Amino acid sequence: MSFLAGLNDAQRRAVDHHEGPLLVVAGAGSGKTRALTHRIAHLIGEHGADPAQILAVTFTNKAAREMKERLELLLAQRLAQSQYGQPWSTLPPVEQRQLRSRIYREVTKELWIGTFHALFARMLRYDIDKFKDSEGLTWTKQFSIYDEADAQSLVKEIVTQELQLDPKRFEPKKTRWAISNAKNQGWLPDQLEANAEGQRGKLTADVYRRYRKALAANNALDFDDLLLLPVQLLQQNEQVRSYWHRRFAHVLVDEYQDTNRTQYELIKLLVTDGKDPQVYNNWAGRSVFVVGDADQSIYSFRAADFTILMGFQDDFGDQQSDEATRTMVKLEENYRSTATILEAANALIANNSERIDKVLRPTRGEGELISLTRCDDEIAEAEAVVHRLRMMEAANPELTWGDMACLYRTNAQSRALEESLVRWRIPYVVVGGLRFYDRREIKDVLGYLRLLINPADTVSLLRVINVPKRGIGKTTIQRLTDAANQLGIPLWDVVSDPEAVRSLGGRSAKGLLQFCELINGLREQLHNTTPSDLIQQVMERSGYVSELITEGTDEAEERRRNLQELVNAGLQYQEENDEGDLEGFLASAALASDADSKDTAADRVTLMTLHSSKGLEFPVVCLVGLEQGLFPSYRSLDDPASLEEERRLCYVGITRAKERLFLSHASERRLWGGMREPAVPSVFLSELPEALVQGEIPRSGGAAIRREQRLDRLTRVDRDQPSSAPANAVRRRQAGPAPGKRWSVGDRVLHSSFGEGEVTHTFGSGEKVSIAVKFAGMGPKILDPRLAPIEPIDR
DNA sequence: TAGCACCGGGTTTTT
DNA sequence: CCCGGTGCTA
Repeated sequence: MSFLAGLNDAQRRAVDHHEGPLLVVAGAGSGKTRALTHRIAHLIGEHGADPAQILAVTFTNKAAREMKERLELLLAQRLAQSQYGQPWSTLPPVEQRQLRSRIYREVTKELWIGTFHALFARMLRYDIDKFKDSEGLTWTKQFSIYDEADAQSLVKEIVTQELQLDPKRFEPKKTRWAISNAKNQGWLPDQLEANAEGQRGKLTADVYRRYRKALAANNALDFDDLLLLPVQLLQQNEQVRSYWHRRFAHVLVDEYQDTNRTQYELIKLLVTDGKDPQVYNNWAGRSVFVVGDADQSIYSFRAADFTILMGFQDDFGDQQSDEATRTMVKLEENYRSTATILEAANALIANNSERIDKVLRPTRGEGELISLTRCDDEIAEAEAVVHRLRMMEAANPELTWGDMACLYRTNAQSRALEESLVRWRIPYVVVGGLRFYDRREIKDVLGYLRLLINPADTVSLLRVINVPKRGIGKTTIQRLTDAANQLGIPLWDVVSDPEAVRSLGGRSAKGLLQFCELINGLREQLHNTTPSDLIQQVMERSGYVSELITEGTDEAEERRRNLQELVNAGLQYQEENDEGDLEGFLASAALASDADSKDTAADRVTLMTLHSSKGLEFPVVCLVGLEQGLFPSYRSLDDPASLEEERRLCYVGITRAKERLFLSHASERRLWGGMREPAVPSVFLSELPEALVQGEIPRSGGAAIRREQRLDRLTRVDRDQPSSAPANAVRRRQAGPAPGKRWSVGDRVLHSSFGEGEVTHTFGSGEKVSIAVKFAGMGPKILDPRLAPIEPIDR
């Protein structure tokens, strides 16, 4: 059995690629996950690659888990063939299990598969003590990972306590965001200060400096640090870098369009050992393999930058034309959706100027028309959607609730849908919103665990010191904190000193001593028991569970169930990770998303945001709330670049659907509780070809004109009578430069809506050249010079 | 120190 | 509407 069997040409080229760099441009539903898993199997099975030398980056933990599972099955199937000479499916379950566990021990356990954050958190647990900070800050292997809420409370404390600023004027949330942005650019406080404007910018840099110090004092890292520290470490320490470079001979990155600069730096450092990719040539037994689709880049708010994907050929490529290149493969055949759905998606995305031409070619039949419904308000919309789902479920015996999904722009939109689903007793699951690990009781127990491992973690200490109640109040805590600050030691060192407690604790001394005893007692267990057992012990010995039992309310009961679920999560972690320790469990908890913990196999309708739907597919998809200001979001309406991102998001939503797609919008929407707001239909609706849609497409003036201009770019496929194909379509005006114009970096252009800009990159060659242009006040734009309304400016 | 009542503000999207 | 934060009282 070959891992190349059953693949199309392009997929085979991708999977078979052995050494050197390869960019796989993979449209939605083109089998990229398949290409990735088969490639890993092929590397191990055919090229004899050592599993421990493979690093595979996925976008979610769930994707990582699924990839491991698929890989395990793939390799076990092959082993079945070579060991027993018979197909997998004919083996008795006992032997199937044996083979799988052997594959686990020898292969999947050794692989490093996960998100950037999870993988590099893991790397830091090996090497963080070798990190030399420019400001002398230090961390140890026992570091805590702070989530957004922890990070924000730290910032808030700095703003209000240390700097005594008014949190209304100097919002912690915005400040935290600014710091995160700086980190994602790879900036330290000095660089932020240098780039800052005005008093406010200087102050932000000051908060950033103090925030880093506070993190180090807590021996904690935030999400951004999990990427930034490894970059700095690999840059500064040749030995460490060379170790990881040799270790990971094969690097694979999925969803490459959503990597940011820091992540890109990491990839480069690992792959080329810090050398310039353009001159690096030591590819014997090594490869870098990235997969992505610029049209599905939807995380720029998190500093993702799809020009990185577009620049891959420049950095790593062989500098050949698209036709001749051996460092790029395009997967354009779509195996997921009906031709109708794909055509709609192609038509929509053609309205973006920032892209490189790529078409999804259907392999399936035409399918049903897309349905479009206008409703009075969000309640009527929910009812209409649920009605549709019920009709479909009743009429199609092969269709189950689990085949259906409702996608929306914002989490808040789930409520109306949930109410309707409850009314009709339809099982559903909401993905996103409040994470399991963000629940209060879960964070409390995890707080204990973090404190056990990392005594310097004052944020966690403060979280649990009086939970459940031990009579340790605000004044006591303030006194202890002051003492710790004066001595420059962690709060725990004060709390755990009986002398200090007796002199400072006052009436709380008893509670404090009790608390210390509890923590010290638990800490003794730390190294001779499992994570799940420790969770159980914390729950019981802290009195947390008994307090919940005493409370006796429904809510307390719910919390107790959640805690039981946490024990199960611990058990599951131990099962999946042979040598899994508490540090590893806490890291996985900190980095888990809600989607990771949701069981999608159950027969329930799935409700989630468009962002969470990336990478998934459903036979039936309902896309709701297609209204100006909601989708596209109001923050994108006056910014062309963000509007294009919203359009990509819509493209992602549409391409999730395999068979049927329902679109809806409401003419009125209630914001929160109170007043109704009239709503205008989304511009995206007017960009869909009429012939594909059942129901009236609302046309707004400007958008309709743009659509006319774009129609000639649509590729129509497999349709006998493309009624909307414009025989007399307006040809694009020849505003562009002469077709033969050769662009080079530094050229200046005038764009009809973005104004004047400068060419910063060129991509591709020959006829298929694209350029990146930096316009004032926005990120770089990728333009097709043959199509974009630009003119060269002579200098 | 803890519990309760009241107020005000917030909606993109997430590792 | 729902959360968290604040301030008052026992």
